[in-house]
Amino acid sequence: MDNHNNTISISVIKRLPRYYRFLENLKNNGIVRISSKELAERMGLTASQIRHDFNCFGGFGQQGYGYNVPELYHKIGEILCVGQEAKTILIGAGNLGKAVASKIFTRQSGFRLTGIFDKNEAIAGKMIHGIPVRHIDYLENFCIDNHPVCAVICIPSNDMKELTDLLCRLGIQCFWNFSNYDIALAHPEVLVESVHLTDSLMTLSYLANNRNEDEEP
Amino acid sequence: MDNHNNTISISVIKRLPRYYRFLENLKNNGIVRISSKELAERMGLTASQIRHDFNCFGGFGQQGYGYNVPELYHKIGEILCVGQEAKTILIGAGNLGKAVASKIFTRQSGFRLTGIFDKNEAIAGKMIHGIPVRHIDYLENFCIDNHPVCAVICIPSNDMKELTDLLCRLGIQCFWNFSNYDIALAHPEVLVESVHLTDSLMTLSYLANNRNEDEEP
DNA sequence: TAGATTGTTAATCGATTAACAATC
DNA sequence: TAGATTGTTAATCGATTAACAATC
Repeated sequence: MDNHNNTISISVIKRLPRYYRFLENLKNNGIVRISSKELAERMGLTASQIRHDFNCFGGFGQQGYGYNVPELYHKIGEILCVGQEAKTILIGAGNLGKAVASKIFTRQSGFRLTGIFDKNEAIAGKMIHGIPVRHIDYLENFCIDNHPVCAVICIPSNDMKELTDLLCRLGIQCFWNFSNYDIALAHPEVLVESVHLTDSLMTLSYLANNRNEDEEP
Repeated sequence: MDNHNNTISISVIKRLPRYYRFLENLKNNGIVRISSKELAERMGLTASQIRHDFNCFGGFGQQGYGYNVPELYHKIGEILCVGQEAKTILIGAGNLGKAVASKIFTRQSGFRLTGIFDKNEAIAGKMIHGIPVRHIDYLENFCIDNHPVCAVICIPSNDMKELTDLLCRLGIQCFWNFSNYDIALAHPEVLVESVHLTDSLMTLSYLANNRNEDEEP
């Protein structure tokens, strides 16, 4: 019955948030029931993959009927632990930091922003989403007092080695990394999810300049 | 000899920008020569994969020697078309838009930012990296006059359907998409590279909350 | 020349898709 | 019951790794 949970690959996990978004949308449109076939059409996937993916986590559907949208939405939310409020700090309160803060600040993101730090004296004291920006010098004491577990990195790569060494020493266990510094190579013991904006843009550059060749047989 | 260029998969392409960054770093540190073995150690990959990847594009190395760093850096830059200056417009000049603009504005990104648009009247006329923010009402005429080929989307998903229909009609051929609207589903004829920030954060949430199970045999 | 390291093919591994029995 | 659709296994496809001959 419950031989699930033993084959969850990273590729499946990376698809879960997209399922979650699509199901939220269906739910908001009052759709209660959906088959893997119809969901596949809407998402541009195969029905087979959808059933395979969902089945990693348990029997979410019902033969002859399909899937109950609100229930499936809820279940995937649970799998993603969106209800968690992991204590999170943000390093770097520039444009990127502010943009990213609003994503973390959303309810049901799985994280709760508790501190914001920047090395720029001029913005220390300003408020972002009701949280004061502190000077980076206060980072160590803040962590000792508040025990955040996740750090969001929105600064350039230059000073990253010292900063990550410090953060790991202070008990940070996972990183949402927007810098190009390779945290995972230096600290294999922590969890790192990186968003490499320039890499994404360069991939687009390659693809944009090689569209014709790609279409040949 | 040149039976290359026939097996370039998307997974290889997605690794190229990271190679490019690592090689730039090596070059800046005055390193002229590197073997696949040493590069593999530095990047956390296998030597086999590195040779396989580079070989998709041609014989970049030399048996018994390895790879010439500045040369390989240059070659990968060419493959990624970093020297191109594809005319690009930015839609949405909030924090995210401003952060992203600075990435596009970098020399050698493959793109050149020529116009910025926002629906907020208050910020129309302000300058970002020397480019004036225009009200979104001027988008259509701007495109007719200037023929941008790429659009960067930094607005919420709400009004995306009309906007992307318009942009595609005006000749936009590729999108760097930060919204959750699924451009590729609606317009399969254009190229879309999406950065889904909330998806990335949710993936981190899953992984952060399932670290112990993952380590079991 | 001997040693090193690539280029390239073959073997392995993993992910996706197809098929169909189970069952609602 | 008959029809629909899942859960699940097997087949296929693609990507990574291993191996080694080619060659600098």
